[in-house]
Amino acid sequence: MDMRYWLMKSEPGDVSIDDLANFPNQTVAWYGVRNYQARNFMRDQMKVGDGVLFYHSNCKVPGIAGIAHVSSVAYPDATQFDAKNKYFDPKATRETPRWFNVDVQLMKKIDIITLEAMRTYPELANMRTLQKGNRLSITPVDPVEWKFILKHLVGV
DNA sequence: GCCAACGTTGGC
DNA sequence: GCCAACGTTGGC
Repeated sequence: MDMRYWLMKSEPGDVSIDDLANFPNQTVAWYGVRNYQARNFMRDQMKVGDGVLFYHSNCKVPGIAGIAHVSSVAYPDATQFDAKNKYFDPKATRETPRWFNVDVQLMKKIDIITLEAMRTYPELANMRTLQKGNRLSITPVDPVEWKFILKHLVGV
């Protein structure tokens, strides 16, 4: 049972925690990832049931907005084939897709744990999201960090 | 295969 | 909206 944990960034102007809460099955296909490292995390490492910190990025109050989990293994990202979509990739074909996504299902919306607050906890100081210059939209979360966040920072 | 130019991310 | 940091592209 090597369950993993992840932090996944979403711009609330694109998909917010409230959007997710209102989707069928409170589930979203994590489309639009166009970074190989992030893709590889989804394609090669994520398993159904993995824990996800749903993070609001590029917005007024960035931070962890919900607890979610991976609800499907990776499959080809449909947007890469759609010429009208902003994530269209002319180099991708159905035979040899380039981009993959998992499905993510909301478990619980939480009072936002702001980036500012996250920075105050020494227990979280090594989180990749908090490192200077980090831009990766999907990052592994250490199980110790995950437990700390759920135990101490998620209001019950 | 180097690396300058360019595009993107995302906090501030 | 700025801009530092980083990833990708493409000429050579």
